[in-house]
Amino acid sequence: MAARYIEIKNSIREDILSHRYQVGEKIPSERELAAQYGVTRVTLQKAMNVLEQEGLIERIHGKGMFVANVIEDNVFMLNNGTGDSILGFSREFGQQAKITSQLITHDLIKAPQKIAGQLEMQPTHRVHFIRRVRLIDDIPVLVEDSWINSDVIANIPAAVLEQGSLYQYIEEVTGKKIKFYNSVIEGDLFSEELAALLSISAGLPMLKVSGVTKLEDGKAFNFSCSYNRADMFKIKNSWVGK
Amino acid sequence: MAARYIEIKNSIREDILSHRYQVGEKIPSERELAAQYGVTRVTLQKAMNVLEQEGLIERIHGKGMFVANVIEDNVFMLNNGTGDSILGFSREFGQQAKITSQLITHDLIKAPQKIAGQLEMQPTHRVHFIRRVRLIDDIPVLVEDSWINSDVIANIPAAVLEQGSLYQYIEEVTGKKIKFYNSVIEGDLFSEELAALLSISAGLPMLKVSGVTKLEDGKAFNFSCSYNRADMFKIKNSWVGK
DNA sequence: TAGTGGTCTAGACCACCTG
DNA sequence: AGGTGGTCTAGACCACTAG
Repeated sequence: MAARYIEIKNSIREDILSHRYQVGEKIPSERELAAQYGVTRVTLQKAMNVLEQEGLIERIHGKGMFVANVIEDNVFMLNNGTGDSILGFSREFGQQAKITSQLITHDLIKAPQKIAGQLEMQPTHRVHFIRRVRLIDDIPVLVEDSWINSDVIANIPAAVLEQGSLYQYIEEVTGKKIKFYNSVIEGDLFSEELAALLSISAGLPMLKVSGVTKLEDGKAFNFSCSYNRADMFKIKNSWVGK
Repeated sequence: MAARYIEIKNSIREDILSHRYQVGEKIPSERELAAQYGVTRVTLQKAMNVLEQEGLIERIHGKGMFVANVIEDNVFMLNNGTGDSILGFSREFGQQAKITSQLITHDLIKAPQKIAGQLEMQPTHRVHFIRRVRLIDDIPVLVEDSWINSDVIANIPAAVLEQGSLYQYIEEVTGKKIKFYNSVIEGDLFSEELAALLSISAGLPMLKVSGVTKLEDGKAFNFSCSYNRADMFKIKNSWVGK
């Protein structure tokens, strides 16, 4: 049972995405919506805070709340900012396109120094090292390397890595939601090695996204680094001043 | 007079940045801090929500709140996520390095179709087109193009573009804070033209950040696009599942 | 002046974690 | 059992915008 304010947020979100409210249109006031949903203003405001952070609405003091210009484009947006938990690649794009994976590498290795630090574990412990090529509608678009603490997940079936969602599998096995994702975005050029995996030329631009993923109990279980074709991906950001 | 929860957020923020709390250390509970600051838990929680979004703390249900691993590095982080309003380049980095600008172009032009759409204005209206090279400690690190609605700011002194902070100037002239910044991050290669402005080679990787800036009354006044040397900048992101 | 979002109080109950 | 964060209520006052 999700929190009431999340339910309300998703309900209004649907109203916006289905164009029940038009872009730029004023949506009902906090007091009206609170009455409609049978909650207090504070609860409704929590819903609207999230919606604002997701970039779907703008709130203007004294005027009201308005449907924001949602950026639409012919490239994919990494982390639409949406969703109630971190989704991962498969679940994020699975709705809008056919997602597949090629498993390139899957080894149990001793954690490299840097990875052990990120995962807050002893370097003597073992981690899964996984390299996958991800395809959208059969076009290879990115290479993703993952290092996963084997204490959290002892075994990862190949089927999950090739067809399923790794994050979904981890949520199922651990019974915990994935909560934190601190990431860093960098620009770089594709090396020969990575370019070959994507059947493109070396020297083309990439967006590199790396970061640690944690469970809701704070346990860091995954460090991942993805190398994305810059001509296929953008990243959206929505900053709101306080 | 800033809101109480912003004051509290900044106070705790200082405690963390000055290492009064160590990384990974548990900070006092919500109830304790609320008592300390003489506010209710709801107010304190608003402060902590912002701090969490800024990536400075992690909150774990049933356990407590902990100082997060703050990424430190030898490159600059675009939008530290911090600050109570959108700062812009000068005010963001002015503290840690010597920031200067070279003014390349400043023209009053008819708004191009695409810009007019972004700024929600008629294409017949005029905009300032400004191209600047930004330098950190005398090293040119990015090119920034700005299109600014001349209805909002009729005149922009050259001194502001060459030495001052454009955003600060706009806040002073309009008497309004800058509130929204919806941006899109892309990867690309430097063209000959842009590379020449930075005295680097064409074909090197860049991080391109573009977006619309708005005043607190919702007025879109600026569309900007910056071309950042990928070897000098990273972008930090902190996503928290709901 | 009336309506709007923004902030804040003083409680309450729940879900989660640890000993 | 006791402490923690997460949610929610039913009010209140303020600051801003508009006609």
